[in-house]
Amino acid sequence: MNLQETLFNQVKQAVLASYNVEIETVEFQATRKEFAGDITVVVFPMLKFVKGNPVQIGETIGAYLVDNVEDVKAFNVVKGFLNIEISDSFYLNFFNDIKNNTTYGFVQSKANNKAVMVEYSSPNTNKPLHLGHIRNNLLGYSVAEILKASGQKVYKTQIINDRGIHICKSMLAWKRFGNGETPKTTGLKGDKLVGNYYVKFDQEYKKEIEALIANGKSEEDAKKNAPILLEAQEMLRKWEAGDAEVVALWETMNGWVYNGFNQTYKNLGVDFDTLYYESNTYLLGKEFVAEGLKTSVFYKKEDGSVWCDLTEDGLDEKIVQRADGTAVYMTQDIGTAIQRVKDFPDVTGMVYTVGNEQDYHFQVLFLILKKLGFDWAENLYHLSYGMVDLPSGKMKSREGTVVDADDLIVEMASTAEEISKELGKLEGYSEEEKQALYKTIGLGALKYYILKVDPKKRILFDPKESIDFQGNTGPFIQYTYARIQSILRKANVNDSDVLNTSEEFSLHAKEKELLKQIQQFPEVIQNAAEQHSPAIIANYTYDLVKEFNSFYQNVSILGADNEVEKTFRVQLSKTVANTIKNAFSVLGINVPERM
RNA sequence: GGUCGCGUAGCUCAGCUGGAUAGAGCAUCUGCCUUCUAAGCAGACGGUCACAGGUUCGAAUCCUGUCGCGAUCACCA
Repeated sequence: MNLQETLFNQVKQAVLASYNVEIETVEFQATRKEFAGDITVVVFPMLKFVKGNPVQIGETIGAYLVDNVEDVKAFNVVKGFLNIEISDSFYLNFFNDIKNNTTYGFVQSKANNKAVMVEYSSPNTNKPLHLGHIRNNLLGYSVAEILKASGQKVYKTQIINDRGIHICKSMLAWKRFGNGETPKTTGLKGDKLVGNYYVKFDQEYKKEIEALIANGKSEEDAKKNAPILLEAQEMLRKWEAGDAEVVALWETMNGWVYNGFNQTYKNLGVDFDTLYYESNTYLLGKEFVAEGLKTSVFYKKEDGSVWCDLTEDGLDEKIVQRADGTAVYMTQDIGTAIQRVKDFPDVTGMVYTVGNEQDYHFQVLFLILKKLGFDWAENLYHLSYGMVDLPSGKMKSREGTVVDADDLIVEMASTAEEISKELGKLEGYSEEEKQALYKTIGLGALKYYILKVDPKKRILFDPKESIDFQGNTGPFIQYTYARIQSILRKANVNDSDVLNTSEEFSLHAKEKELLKQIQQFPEVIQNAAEQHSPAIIANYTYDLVKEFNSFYQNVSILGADNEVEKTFRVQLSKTVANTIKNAFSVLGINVPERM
């Protein structure tokens, strides 16, 4: 039984004994720094059940706790707040329990447990990944890792939007202007090469529109009938008809893009357990549209298009299949969801990491899946996040106003390199080790910068103002970890060294604060999992690290007064380092031995 | 216009399932490297928690309305 549970029961007892009233809940909070005590009981809510002066009630309960709970050492009452002081031995016992547990804070997932599938990334295959994708990737990856750490079985996946008019645009531009260029002949990353032709298409398209307007066509007409667009549409029709040449080109160019994406994913440190392609799942969606028609979940309009009426649920009518029988976005997503549960029968829920511009889409999708009668439809969650905007507004690939993912990763590493060189603490490191470290720090800065913000808030990214490496940042936390490693290298203390928790041993205030902070970690993981929020982990880690640095700067670790104290402080530092490492691992951030 | 989200220090953000005097970082200013890594520590400055009502012992937090910003309301994805 943990401290809070013990206290809860005892406070209940105290109220029962003193006032003959049974209370259901007790409100606890951490004691504010300016008061003596470790945990605080708020008396006010009890006033509904216990008549009297809150200070007096606090005094009564406090006295009872001191008499009846071994770990309660003292108390004081300020207004209606009963501040309770907990004995050092309680914290030392806790510390001894967890100090050698390298997976502290994580819950082992049970075999045959229910699984959750987390979808993220899900790019179109006509252009490279940009900063918006980075946020998506980092969030999705981290939430997947957090769910794992909280004890759930997780499959990471994405849905690759590998078909459609946008890919045909790149293909057509390449055919016309590419002169047979390949990633090999140009040395370009495949996704970059294909992305260039997407831009090229748009340039040509605009030229043709201008020419048509100059010839007296209306703008609307010109946009619809530009020859290059018509040709792209023709290409899409050929693709859907299985035209060998078009399909071959489609496969080749998508292949280039996948190679490029994989490189970016590797650099970013994200991975997937299984992949889905829209070209494979939209047909299943159509099957279930037919199914839904039979069961009257959907209905057909005169022109043959299929709809779902959601007006009773406060939404609109939604099309699920076009009049010509082709699939729309919704059809595909229905098919993909169903396919996933077919492939992984232990999946009982899914998380979709998709921007908040699609809030409505997912509201509708989840509702439709419920209406189709899937029990897992109850456990679908749209991990909706805010857009990453530039000072100039939205990022637009076609207009070249994007922060390229690969470029940004490289820039972050080179900033880390500059700073590291200035500080010059890496003597003895090989060039290879140094480069790896710069990458770790640069990525740490980038990932932390993005993940520390509440997912649903939008991020304004100013390329001119570089991401910080000081203060509430990834490198600050990595630095603290490296500092601890340095101490551990110097200390002659083994894990097996038993700490003497005799009565004479009394905790320094900073040590106690650290232990309190560490104690919260498992709860923080669970909370972050429930809320699908890496930001909760990031902020927790920052608080822990701040506390440690204060301890580090104010208390000598290796120069402690005696061996017992030194051993304890080294082990405490090690536990802090391990907690940092675990917390950062679910954020997808590595920690360095030196920096 | 309907629906949804956001609005906290000059800037970037915590706090939001109601609790004590609203917290950090950046920036600005002051101290601290002959002692474990100064990417650090200690401190100063900085607030009408968008605004107005309401609920209550108590509201940044919950409810209503107003304003501002964004998204969405496609046989695009």
